Amino acid sequence: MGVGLQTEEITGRARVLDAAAELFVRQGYVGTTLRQIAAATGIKAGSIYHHFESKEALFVAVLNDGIVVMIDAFDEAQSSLAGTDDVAVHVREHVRSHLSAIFENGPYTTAHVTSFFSAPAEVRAAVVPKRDSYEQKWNQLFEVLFPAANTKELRLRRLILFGAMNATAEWFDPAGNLTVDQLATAISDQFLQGVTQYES
Amino acid sequence: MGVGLQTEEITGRARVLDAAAELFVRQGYVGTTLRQIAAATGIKAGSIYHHFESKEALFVAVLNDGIVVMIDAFDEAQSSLAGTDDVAVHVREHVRSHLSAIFENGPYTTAHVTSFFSAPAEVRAAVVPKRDSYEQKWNQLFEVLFPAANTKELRLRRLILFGAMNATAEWFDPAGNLTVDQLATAISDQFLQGVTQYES
DNA sequence: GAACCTACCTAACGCTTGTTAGGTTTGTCA
DNA sequence: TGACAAACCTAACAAGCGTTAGGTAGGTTC
Repeated sequence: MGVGLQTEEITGRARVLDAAAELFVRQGYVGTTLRQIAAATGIKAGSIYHHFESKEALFVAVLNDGIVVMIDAFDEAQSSLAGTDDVAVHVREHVRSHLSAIFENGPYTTAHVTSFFSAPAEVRAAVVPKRDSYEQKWNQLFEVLFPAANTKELRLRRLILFGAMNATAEWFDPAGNLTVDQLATAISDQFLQGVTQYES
Repeated sequence: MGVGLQTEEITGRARVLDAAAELFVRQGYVGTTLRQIAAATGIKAGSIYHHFESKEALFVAVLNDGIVVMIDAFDEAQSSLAGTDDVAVHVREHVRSHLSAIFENGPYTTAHVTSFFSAPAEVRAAVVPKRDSYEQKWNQLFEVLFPAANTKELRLRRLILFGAMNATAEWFDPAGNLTVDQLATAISDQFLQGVTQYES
């Protein structure tokens, strides 16, 4: 019927990838078995090898998709900010974009945040380049926003901010009282002005 | 020869615990095998069961020791601050104490920070009470230091700070250029005043 | 010196793991 | 109609897992 690849079908490969991402998030790399992934997809374990050459390759694919989502979100946020000079607006919008990628774009990004350091060394090595390029985008952003600070200082501030943002994957519930937008505002405010606003 | 338990011997049990903590940090709970722990201790896998009734119980023991270290460090910091009112000094000293526990008190605390969420549900449940009591200490501290803010707001600020502090376990190298003290100062400053000090 | 405990070892158990070889079904294309 | 490939299944493999039963060596206690 269809012309083929124009309207993208949910292929078997993509369904394996989806199931794998979700299980990797919940159970980590070693804690997730190919038989679990197969069962969640609706196929048998051996059939996974028709789409991926190994469990490691499957995990690399999940992690890479995760970073692609974040890089796209970053670029989109940057485009939407073309007309603004306000440092606070820039920071808040990029924090919101990072958190949205974690909480609203499926488990791919979350897998990256929670399971990266538990992965085998070869897996980490395969993902590091793309991961670095995302971090470089933030470094360059900070150098534009805070020209008075030196590079080392800004790298440290970025790592502190990343720690705060990525840790939210472990305690924040997007279905709870706080929305992702409010969380982004809180983290952004905290990052820019600190907590001394509350001193008596 | 000795009178027995007065000078604490490095018993077999403690050596198993040490090896286990280090391996859990590097490889996570599922990624670490009892045979690896046994080999690192210098005994055989089956012998571990003379000291611990299961792999889960061993992990619980490691995590519990980790929190005890942090609670002790917190109390010690609080005692040493008895004469001071300065909010910034209080924050910096407690941040330093938390980071010291991570980087200078062996792998027990680090295991807690990096491997807690990858543990089986039963393990987490067994450790949660002590973990909560540590977090409560911070909540109470914040309510004293920032009486103008409400409880919810302070909880959020604490979670942001915890995220930033605990994430350092994944990138900070205590043998590198920055000392733990300098890192503590940077995170404490960031927490209190934010980054706007660098605006042009 | 007999009884007993602690700290280990040996050797295996049942089970699960990632992976593979070979077969079957289904749909496309010439 | 026949060739072909994509997408799956079956059934097994070697290796490794947590765990256990039973044994041994050395020290302490009565």
